[in-house]
Amino acid sequence: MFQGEFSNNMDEKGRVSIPAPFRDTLKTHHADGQLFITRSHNTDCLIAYPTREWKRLQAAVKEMPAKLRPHFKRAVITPSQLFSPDKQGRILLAGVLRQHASLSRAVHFAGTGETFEIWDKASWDKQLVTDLAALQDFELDM
Amino acid sequence: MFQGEFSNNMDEKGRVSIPAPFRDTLKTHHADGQLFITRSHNTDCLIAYPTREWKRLQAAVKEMPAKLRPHFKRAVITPSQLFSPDKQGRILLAGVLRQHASLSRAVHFAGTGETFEIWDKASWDKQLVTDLAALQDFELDM
DNA sequence: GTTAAATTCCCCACGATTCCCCACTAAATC
DNA sequence: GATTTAGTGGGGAATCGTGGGGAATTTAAC
Repeated sequence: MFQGEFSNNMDEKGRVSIPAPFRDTLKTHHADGQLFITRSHNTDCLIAYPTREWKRLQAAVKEMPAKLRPHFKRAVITPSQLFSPDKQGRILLAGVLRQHASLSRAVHFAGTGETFEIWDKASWDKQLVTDLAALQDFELDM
Repeated sequence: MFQGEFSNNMDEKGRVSIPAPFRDTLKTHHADGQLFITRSHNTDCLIAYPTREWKRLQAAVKEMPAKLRPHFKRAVITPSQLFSPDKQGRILLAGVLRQHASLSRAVHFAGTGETFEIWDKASWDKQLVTDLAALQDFELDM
C-alpha cells in the first residue's frame, strides 16, 4: 500500500527521490520494481502505477466508452514512461510529464493505495484548500 | 473505549507520548495495537483510529456522496499515517499532520469512544469556549 | 563521418532526520 | 517509605534526502 504524504526536492538535473516508504512497498509487493508514470486525466498531477496496476489500467481502457477511448489513449497512455528508481531511489522526470504537473522544485508525493500521485507542492496545497472547503459542512456518520 | 482528556508535551524531536489509558485500551481491545492517524476533515485536529475503526471509515467513504469522495480521499485518507507506539509509548507525527493541527508543544488528547482526537492545547481551549457559548441557551430534557 | 555539446547514468559523500535503546524524575500505588 | 509506572530527555547508530563529479551515451553541428 502506498500511504502518506511526502515532499522531496527536485535537483538541477531533474532528479527526485521516491519517498523511502514507497520504495519499500514497491520492492516488497512488486517484483520488478518498475513504475509506469503518466499524467492524470483530470487533475494537475502525475500518477505512478506499478506494473500490476498498469495492466489493470490497460484492461480498464478496453472497457471504457468507445467514444472516450481515443482521447484517453492519447492523453494518458501515450505519454506514459517506464521508470526504475536508481541506486539512490531517484527518478529523472523529463519534459512532457514534468510540464503537465508544473513540477519545479518542491515535489509532493501522495499515496492513494495501489498507486501514488506526484504533485507540485504548491498545486497540492492549493488543491487541499479546495478539498477542505468542500468538506466543511459535511458530517460523516459511521 | 477511549475516554477522558490528557495533555502531554511534544519534545524537540517531535515525539509525543500517547496517554497511558489510551495505550491500555489499544492493547487490550485492539489486537494489532496499531493506530491510523489522520486529519479531521472539518476541525483543526487529528483523529486516531484503531485498525477496526479505520476499516469502518473506509467503508463509510464508499457510502458518501460521490462528489465529496475525491476531496475526502485527498484530505483525509491520503495523509493518514500508520503507527505502532514505540517502547516508550510515543509516536512521531509527520510534518503534514503536525501542521494541520498546529501542534507545537502542548498536545491535548481527547477520547471520543472508539477513536480519540489530538489537539493543540491552545486550539482545544479555544474550541471549548465556542462549544459552551453555543450551548448557552440550550435546555436538555431527559 | 567526425567532432562538439548536451544529457543521462552511476558512484561517492555529506548533513539532517529518524529510530532504538537507556536513563532520570515525578507521581502514583502498596 | 519502598516500589512501580508514566512522562520526558538524550546519545548513538542507521537511514534518507541531496549535491556533485565524472564516465558513458545520446543528440546536435559541421
